[in-house]
Amino acid sequence: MRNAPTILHLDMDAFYAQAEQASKPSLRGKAVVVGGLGPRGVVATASYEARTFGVHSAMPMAQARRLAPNAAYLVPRFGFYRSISDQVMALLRALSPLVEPLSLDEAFVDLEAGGTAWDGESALLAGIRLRADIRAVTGLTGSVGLASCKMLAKIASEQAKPDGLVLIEPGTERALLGPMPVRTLPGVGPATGDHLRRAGITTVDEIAEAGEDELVRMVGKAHGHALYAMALARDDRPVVAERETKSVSVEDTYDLDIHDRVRVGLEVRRLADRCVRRLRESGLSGRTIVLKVRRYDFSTLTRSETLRGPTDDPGVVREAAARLLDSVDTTGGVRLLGVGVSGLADFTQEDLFAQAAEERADLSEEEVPDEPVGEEPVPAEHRWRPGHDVRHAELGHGWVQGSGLGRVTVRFETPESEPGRVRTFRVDDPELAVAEPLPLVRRTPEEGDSAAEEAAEKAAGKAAERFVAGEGTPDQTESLQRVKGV
DNA sequence: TCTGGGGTCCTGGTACTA
DNA sequence: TCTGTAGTACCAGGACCC
Repeated sequence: MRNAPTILHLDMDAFYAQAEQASKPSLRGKAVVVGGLGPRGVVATASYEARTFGVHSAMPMAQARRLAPNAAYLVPRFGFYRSISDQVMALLRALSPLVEPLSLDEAFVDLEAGGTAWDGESALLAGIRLRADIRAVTGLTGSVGLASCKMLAKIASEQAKPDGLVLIEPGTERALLGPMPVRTLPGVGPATGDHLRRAGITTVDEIAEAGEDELVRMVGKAHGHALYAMALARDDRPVVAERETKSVSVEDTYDLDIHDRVRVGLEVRRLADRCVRRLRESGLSGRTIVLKVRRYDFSTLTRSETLRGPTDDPGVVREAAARLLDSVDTTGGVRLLGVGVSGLADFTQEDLFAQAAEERADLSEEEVPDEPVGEEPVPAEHRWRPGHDVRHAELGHGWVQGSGLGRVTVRFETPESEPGRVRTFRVDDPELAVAEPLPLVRRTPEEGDSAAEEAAEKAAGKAAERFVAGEGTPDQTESLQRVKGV
């Protein structure tokens, strides 16, 4: 906790949906829902237009379709989002070496550690400039929160959404936080929220009034102490740039419950291989193997086994997962299976030499193909996933609007074009090929980064004027400073 | 109306060990 | 050698986050 609002929290607005709208002109201003499109999919992100119909993250896709039947439904393109995220994170790292990414679209930055800001005014200017830079480089909007600690910076960016900036003046934190609902505090989810509500506690002020001992009694030691501190606006957690991975896991939810025990065994084996592949890509090994099973009735159980030493041997992980599966009753069917490894260790050189030979043998001879067990290879129409980019030999760049019955419908447009025309082809049309996404903001080599810099200069200048002129001047009675649409 | 995927952290029970 | 105890490791589940 410091006495200047120099912790910055950035949150990109409806990130996946916004990225899709930027890349597809015909979707701008329209309801867009990104998520799993299978019968058991859920919404990952809904555009603000879709939210007006009541669609939100984590909602079952079937429910979203009922609420917004005319929205565009797309599968996520994580590679595309990651490339945009890399650009945004690079802008943050230019502000400070202390950047803590929370996900592809969110991060904390310690501006003071980077020498970028030391008081409210410099922090505000850094935030305004950052938002302009993000817009110039990626074409997308993000919301910024500035405060004296991480918790409040995050609450501020939430208040700033969409496309805004909020600074919480030091000294005003408790007055601001007090009337807010308990769910505002990070770590208070549905269960804790209910628990507190049953005790008559609905606001942050009431948490503080309840007292630390009472909270510890209600929600446990660690959570109770943390909750009390947050209610008093106390948060000393530093911004941590490097966080080491604690576990690696993969899981699959099946469109239909699996009843066949042999099939369950084969799926577990396949997941074990996938998990080991991920583990190796990260240069890690682990000691504890975890099997996760979600049954037909949604009851979820985990079984784990700790080995004598860390491994990244597919055979060892497969066998451990199979042993764990033996202890689980799957009659009635399973809807989800998962395999994970925790208790991670970095590889030592000796391990690599010792294990190299047998691992090669393991993977080449035994690996289970990464295709659904007992099914044919992916049919042609499954290549055309809704929202993914394609290229037609004659008509150029476009994206898949939908496919089925041996046909694929493509809209031909690019991030910089007008909304494009729609054409339908046979799924095996030789003129049509899967393509890489185009950059959202195209810059000529001569322009370099100067366009971004220029835009940022302009925006920062404009905001500084406002700030000095009084529109955004800090007011001791006003705890929030709001700068929208800069 | 039926609930993804990838994580982190905490808690309480039990088993092991010094 | 036996017993009680305290600390630690392991296991399973739950809550939460994006």
